[in-house]
Amino acid sequence: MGMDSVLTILRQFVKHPKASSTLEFSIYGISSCLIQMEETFRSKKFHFPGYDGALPKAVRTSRGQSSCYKKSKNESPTYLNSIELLATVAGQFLHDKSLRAENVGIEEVFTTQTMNFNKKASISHGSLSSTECPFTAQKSKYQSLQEQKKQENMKRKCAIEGISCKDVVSRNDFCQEDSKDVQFPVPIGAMLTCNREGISTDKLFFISKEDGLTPTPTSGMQDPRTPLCHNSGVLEASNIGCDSLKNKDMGGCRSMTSQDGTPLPLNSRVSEETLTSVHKQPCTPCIVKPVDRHLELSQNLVSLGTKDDDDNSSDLFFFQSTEPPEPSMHLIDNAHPIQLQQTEVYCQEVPATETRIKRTEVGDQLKGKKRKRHVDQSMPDELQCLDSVGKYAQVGPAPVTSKGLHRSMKQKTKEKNDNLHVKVNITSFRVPELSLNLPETATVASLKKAVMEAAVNLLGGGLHVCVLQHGKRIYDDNSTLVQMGIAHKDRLDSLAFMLEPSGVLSTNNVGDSGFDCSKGIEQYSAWMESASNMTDVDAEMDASNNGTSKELQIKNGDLINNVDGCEKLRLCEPSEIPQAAALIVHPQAEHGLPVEIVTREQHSGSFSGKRRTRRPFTVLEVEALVQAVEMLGTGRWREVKEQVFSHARHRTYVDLKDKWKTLVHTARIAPHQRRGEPVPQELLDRVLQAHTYWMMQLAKQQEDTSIC
DNA sequence: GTTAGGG
DNA sequence: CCCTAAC
Repeated sequence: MGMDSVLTILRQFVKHPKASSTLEFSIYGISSCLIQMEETFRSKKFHFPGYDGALPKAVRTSRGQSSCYKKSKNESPTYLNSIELLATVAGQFLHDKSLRAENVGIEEVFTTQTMNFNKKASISHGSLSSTECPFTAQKSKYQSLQEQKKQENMKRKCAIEGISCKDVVSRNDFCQEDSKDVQFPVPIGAMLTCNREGISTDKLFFISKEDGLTPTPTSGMQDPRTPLCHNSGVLEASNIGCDSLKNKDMGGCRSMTSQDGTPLPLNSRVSEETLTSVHKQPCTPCIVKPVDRHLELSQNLVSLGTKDDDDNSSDLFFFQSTEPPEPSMHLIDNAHPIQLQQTEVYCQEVPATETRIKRTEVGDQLKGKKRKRHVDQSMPDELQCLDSVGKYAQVGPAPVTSKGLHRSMKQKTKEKNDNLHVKVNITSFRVPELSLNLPETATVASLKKAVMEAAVNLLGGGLHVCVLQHGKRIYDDNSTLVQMGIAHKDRLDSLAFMLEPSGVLSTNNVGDSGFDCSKGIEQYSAWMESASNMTDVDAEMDASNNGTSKELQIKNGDLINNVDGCEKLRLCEPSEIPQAAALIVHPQAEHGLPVEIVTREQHSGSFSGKRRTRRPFTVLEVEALVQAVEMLGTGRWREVKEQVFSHARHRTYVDLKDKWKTLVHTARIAPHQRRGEPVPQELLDRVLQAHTYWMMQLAKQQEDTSIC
């Protein structure tokens, strides 16, 4: 029985004191903590059943290039990475669709079918094609007969960040069947409404930018925030065009713009008579700063951070992105296929409650897209940010480096042959939730022992192995790797395995239909939070060691950081399923250490005066920044930081200011001169628009000052 | 502590 | 991203 084999192996792995890998625990004792047990599990002697001595070779491109993690010098390359062995196990399960692998191989190789891949659609410049509309990838499931029910589920899930979301409009309301005009994958706005008494977070809107992509038609300079929606303490969603929304109790929520279309001052008070109803004219997600001065703008925007346990009031409600950029998700529609090699595969989008296979084309190259030079920055687009904080569970031989995009024909030929096999390396896994009770006088050794025992107990309870693609569970065990689009090594970066205790699986399926309106927030929040957590690790470890905490709780909250996996994985959150626990592999840590360790080193490094690790802004972050600046203007970086990036502690307001500077520069130069992660032209247009606007405002202000 | 700007 | 001047 394959599962038994896995269990046996995992138990041995955990029990074995010198397994050469990392068993990582996220400990949220005071808030979060991490125990790294690498040394405990290091050994040459460790063997899995069936291990023949072969070692899956780590990918060069990711080795030793992470500036965050330095491999231990005394770590012999001959050491067996037991996690890779685990990869073998998991791989075997993959190979056996019914999870009935009889044997456990050390280097599982999958024989696949044709391994040609098409060029991946690019989000480089210009308007994104409809193929990249993330909505199209999921809209069908919202067209099901259960849509209403899903909507209800969705609404219930909208208790985000302390928001009581009674009224939610799915993004799919804006994603019509023929919504090929939808161009931009991100610009969904979540609007928080407030009543005149103050903030009233009883409505959460998802605003389509379907029409708002094109620059707002304007003659002359226009307020980038146009149409601004002002009302007394009312946050407004404009550009709705959705009956379901309009039918909702707007609670005094109106879409507003000045009647003559002129920009409205940020805090101008507009009488209701001047307000128009919800309109459909192209506009950016309209967020209104409440006139009530007690209402901070932070209450208007969707927070990009996760609510702190001890702080649930400072989040800025900002646009709501449906998902982190996920190129492959945008490839459902092959209206404009860009093909290098014509091969169609099936890419399964895994909806919450149904299994559908959509025909799509995937590829391994990005048009006009240069990968970053550094490996630690060359993660797949959709995973980059998350990965940077080690929150993604990824499996894959290597991130694509610049080499990967400029392969010679020889290399390509070679890779064609290599593509016959799918190598899965799992280099680390996590025990997300464990609870430990320790006396204050407990030693570190006893702590280790306790953690070990807890882990053993966890593993002893039985495990499920689930395969995640882009963070979504793959339910169809009968799909082939080729069909899933995960056979190619360049696609494996979206693949992840999660080992979870028995019982979780069924729980995960509960009430999980429909679009989770909180998903985007949670995703982004989680990843922001995860980034933030890194700065807490040491302090919390210290706190626990100082005896100030008697209880350490190892949570599995990190699971929600999986891309698109929130719908599923968030259900594993301890608060909801306290008994749930899961092991999740994040083999991106090919160096053998979890990325969290990276953050610790980075953390300490930041205090040693070393240069911080470069952490490129993701498109989602850029969009957040752009929208924040649109609303707040330039020169208010502290506010931007506090309100939008409050939980992204690695983003200082100086960083935000610098990023804006570079964005403006980027927007001004020719596309071919731009480097790094391509920023959608739509965003760059908004950057220039906002920049110009606020510069004019500044000039006006100075002019007025000089006159006076 | 923030902001702006050069590097 | 870093550094620093200016506020």
